[in-house]
Amino acid sequence: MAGDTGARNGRRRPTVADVAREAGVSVATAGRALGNYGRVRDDLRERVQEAAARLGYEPNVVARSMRSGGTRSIGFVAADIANPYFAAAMRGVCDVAHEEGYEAILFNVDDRLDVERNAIKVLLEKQIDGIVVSPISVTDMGHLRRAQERGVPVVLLDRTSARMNADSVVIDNEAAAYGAMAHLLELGHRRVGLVASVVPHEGPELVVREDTGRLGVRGAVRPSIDRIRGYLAALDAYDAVSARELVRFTSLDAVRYAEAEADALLMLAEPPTAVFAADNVTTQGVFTAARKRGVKIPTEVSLVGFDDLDWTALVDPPVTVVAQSPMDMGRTAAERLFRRIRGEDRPGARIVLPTRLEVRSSTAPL
Amino acid sequence: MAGDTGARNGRRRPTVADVAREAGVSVATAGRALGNYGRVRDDLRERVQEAAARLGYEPNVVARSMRSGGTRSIGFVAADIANPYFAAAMRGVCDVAHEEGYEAILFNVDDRLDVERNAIKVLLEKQIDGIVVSPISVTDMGHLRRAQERGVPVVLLDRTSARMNADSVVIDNEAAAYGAMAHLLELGHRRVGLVASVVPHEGPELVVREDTGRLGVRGAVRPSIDRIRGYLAALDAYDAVSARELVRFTSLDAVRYAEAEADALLMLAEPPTAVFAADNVTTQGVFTAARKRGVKIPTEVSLVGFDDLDWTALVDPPVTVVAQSPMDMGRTAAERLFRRIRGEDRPGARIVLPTRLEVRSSTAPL
DNA sequence: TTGTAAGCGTTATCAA
DNA sequence: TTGATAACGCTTACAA
Repeated sequence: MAGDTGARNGRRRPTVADVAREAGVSVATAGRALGNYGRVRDDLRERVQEAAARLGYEPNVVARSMRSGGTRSIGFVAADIANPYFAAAMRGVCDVAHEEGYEAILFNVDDRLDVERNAIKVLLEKQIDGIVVSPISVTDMGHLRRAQERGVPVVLLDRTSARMNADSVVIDNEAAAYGAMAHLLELGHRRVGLVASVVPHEGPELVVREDTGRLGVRGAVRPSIDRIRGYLAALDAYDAVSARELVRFTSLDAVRYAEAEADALLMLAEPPTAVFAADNVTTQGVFTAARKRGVKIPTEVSLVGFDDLDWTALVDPPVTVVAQSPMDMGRTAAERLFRRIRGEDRPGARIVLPTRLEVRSSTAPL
Repeated sequence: MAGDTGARNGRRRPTVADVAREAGVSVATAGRALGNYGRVRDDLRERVQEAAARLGYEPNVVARSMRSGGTRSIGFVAADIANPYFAAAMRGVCDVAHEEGYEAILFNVDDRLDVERNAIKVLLEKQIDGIVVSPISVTDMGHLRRAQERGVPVVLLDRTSARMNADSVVIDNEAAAYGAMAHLLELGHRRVGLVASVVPHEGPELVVREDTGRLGVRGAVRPSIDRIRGYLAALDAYDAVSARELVRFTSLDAVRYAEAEADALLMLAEPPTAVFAADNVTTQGVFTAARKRGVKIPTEVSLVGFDDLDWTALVDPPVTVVAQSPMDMGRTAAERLFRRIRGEDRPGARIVLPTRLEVRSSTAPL
């Protein structure tokens, strides 16, 4: 004998018609009184509301959506919400959505483009009112453009794309990386390694510039690539060593790959005196590799990481990092989205949020 | 001159009727062919599908939901998804939902009961098919029971309540705490402090048991209270010091409160030789307080924390912790939910997932 | 201001 | 197997 754990049971939910009958008015009047539209005489409104309370009426939002076209919900699509960056961004998006009386529907796409395409398709079918997405690809965005064409606004988080006329909320990745590098270079380092996570396809392409013999980078406008660009630009500006062996790529999803790359970097015949880790995964990888190898930070190698996660301040030594605020980015993206939902129609803007170099003890003069 | 950034535009989306006309069949047939229900002759089915493709038809899920009553989406309600525990749980819930062809709608309730009530109300209005919730209160659950009465299954995450006939997915908090304490007590510690986060209302009540003079605890069945219970039970079993001054409460939302309590504990005239931090926030608080005060771990004080977050293995010394798997808990909760959604009707069960004591270097013999 | 009736796009019923 | 038609619960012309 099971109790009521939620299996559908008989009692039909009261509808506007039921309330109307109970209050002795027409459905139209009841509807107006309950939905706060049109004009209703005060005493009738009250009678309707009492009847509704008595019956335990609750509006059926689905039916309402069918008429109005809107669902008062937005989608949030990201690589992995268990990642602290996206978790914080999601928090920002949710907060704004709730302030606006909207809900957020969540999609995890695990860096897989086909999953992202499907997520967008499902969101469109669900008649969502707008989408905040941190797209995997910045070149293959047909699915996102289709959403716009259907009248569903899209805001990009942490990525910009020239191929889409949409708002995007980003940080200045190149400048942030340049700033981190400048800090190391000012301290006298001239042999600085880089560890960066890249996605399998659209990975960056390191090139040697013929005229100078120095490194350059080619690739889509993605955070990681812009950070590499900042790294190389700083190297050039300070006339530091620009060598292929000092640049290491890994993938975002596993710290242990990052650790392996970091290890290889630290074990070089002529190892770097400082390392810039271009994201939170590689930061953890470099830190761990150094510890395991007994390479002392900052005496033997200086480290600048990316993202001000809790642990970076807790470890010994506390890590110097480039700090950004994913929660603010999420908030801002959602705010932009709601402007569009309200009908604002102007060219997509690129909104750049500030970063801050949090100097701690993992960096020291050479 | 703005491009198409998502402002609603004219083109009406094709409906089943449009497809039917294009294919030269009735709406009923077109509906059957598109929705995969009823029987349709193969050639007609094909003709309909071609017509649909030609027109770019996509089903209107809202209309479908209105008829069927289901929305193929579930709600996830938690205190704070930016918290790594809930972020991981949410990931588990989302994964299962997507495997089932469902979506997850997210609610942050920030430890506020009124916000939680509203979240449930909104989810019900949205005609959600089920809810996974980590409820703030385990006594005031009328809103959750109402959801069940409406036929919407509810699964509790990380909390159990005797007042509700619902599945719940938890760990054995008392046993986990007891295990952590046993580890310390086996090492010879007899003066062990406790720092635990509690919610303002429904806070635990420490009581002195008249007959033995030792401490007891009264309060709802919540993780924190069960962990306190485990702490006290271990103290009794090993005949260790049971003193009011060694037990510290703080609130979950800020590490700095936890740090202050930990600091007070460490600065006692007769300080504890070991501390058990009953959750991830207090673990961070105790660790930081010890560092700031220059109290050496584990030589001057041993520490066992709760939750195996990344940083606990990264710091020096790595922290011994009780590890649980919030992602598995989220998965399990969602799996249970879908059983209910599919109509399974049996008494609510309490599913207990395992924990593991991860012994690292923050604990040493007295 | 109120009521009647016609949708919204889908699925279910019933006859053919 | 197919087609006409009636729901689902709400909003909104239009008429009273």
